[in-house]
Amino acid sequence: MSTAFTRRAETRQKILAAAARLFRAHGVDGIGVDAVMREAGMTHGGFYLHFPSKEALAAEVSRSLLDDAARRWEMVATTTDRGEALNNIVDGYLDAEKVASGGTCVLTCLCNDVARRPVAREAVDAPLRSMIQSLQKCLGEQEPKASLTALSQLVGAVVLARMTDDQQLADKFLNAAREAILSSEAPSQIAAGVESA
Amino acid sequence: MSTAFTRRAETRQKILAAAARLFRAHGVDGIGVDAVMREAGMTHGGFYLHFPSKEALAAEVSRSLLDDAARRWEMVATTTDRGEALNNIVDGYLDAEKVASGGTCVLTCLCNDVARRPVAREAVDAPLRSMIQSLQKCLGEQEPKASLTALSQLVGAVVLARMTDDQQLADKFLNAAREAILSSEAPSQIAAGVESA
DNA sequence: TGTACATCAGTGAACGCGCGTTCACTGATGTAC
DNA sequence: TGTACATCAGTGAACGCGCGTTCACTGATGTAC
Repeated sequence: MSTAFTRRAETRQKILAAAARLFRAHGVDGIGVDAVMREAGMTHGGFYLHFPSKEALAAEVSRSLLDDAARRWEMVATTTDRGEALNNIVDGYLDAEKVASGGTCVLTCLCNDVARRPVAREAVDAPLRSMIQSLQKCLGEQEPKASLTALSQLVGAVVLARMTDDQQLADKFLNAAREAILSSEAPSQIAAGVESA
Repeated sequence: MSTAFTRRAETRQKILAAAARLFRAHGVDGIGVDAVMREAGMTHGGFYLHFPSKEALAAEVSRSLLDDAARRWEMVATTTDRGEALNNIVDGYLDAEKVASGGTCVLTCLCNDVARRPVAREAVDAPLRSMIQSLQKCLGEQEPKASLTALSQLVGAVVLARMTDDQQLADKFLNAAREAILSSEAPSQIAAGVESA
């Protein structure tokens, strides 16, 4: 049974989930409050009981989606061994099916919406930093910038794969990024080997 | 003096330029046809003399902006020597001021708008392929996927730099990408050296 | 060169529609006695 | 346990406004004679 409090919280979650689905597919400006509420199974009037404005919803959706990703990465990075963790994260990110269905990371499918909204940018800051840290953990002893280039590589490949009409080219972006990141430890080891030789 | 034909064409260009400015800053769905026409110095009614719909305008803006970039890259790649050309392209793409002012590449500042619009995706196809080819030319003898990872690195770094509130972190994304791409020939040469040793 | 007419780029009012937000109300749930 | 009242999540009509698109019109430019 639901107390009033949990029922209210559950509704909020339903709105967040509905907005996440629709915003990701159509962009924040491509979807109205009434469409979000209909998707959540309610009428639009009740929206303002849960969020002060549509902008606030956009920020909350961004934060909440990226928080989920950050938590997953952190879990993976701390529980499995390094190489396997990196594999898991990279394969999860560059999943061709996810790209085709539009269910990609906030950093790729809402990046413009977030970049243009100061409130959303701020909301996304903490999980973004957490993701960088988790990546760095998986990459091991490399310089701190290794996580930044790896994340750029992931984001760029998905963004480009989403933009191209050609399924083969899209796959090439994803595969190339995958190999580049997963082999990124190898060159540095070779270089170290050369140095120590 | 302008003949009727060139005046018409000039107006079309003015509309395209105005739309480019506003779409890049606010997204296609964040700007109306009347705002575009006002920015171009006209009233909104005349818009349909030049474009059949707002969607067509969005596609044309995407194509035209990316065509400009593609032409610049091709020129650079064919006129200057390899290393310098790569430097030029990478520095131009990762310009921190451009990122701060919002005047970045279509692939980063309109990526979601393009990805969601089949017509715009198609319009962007040719210049995108041209850019990949120019990049590959600059990268020299490396495997064909080198241009794909380099482009992903460029796009991802700018997308992430635009999304973060922290100017320092933004710069780190840009600098890390710059170093990663510009040093990308070195490791392969080292590897080749190791192999032949 | 001058006049009469045709062309057509651009104007601005109007169309139906959906937006974000507000608010008086409903009705189900929770609380007091 | 039963009744009376308070709370509050959700409803749906309404607000002013801006959207994308259409169209009758204006007036400047181009053409014919």
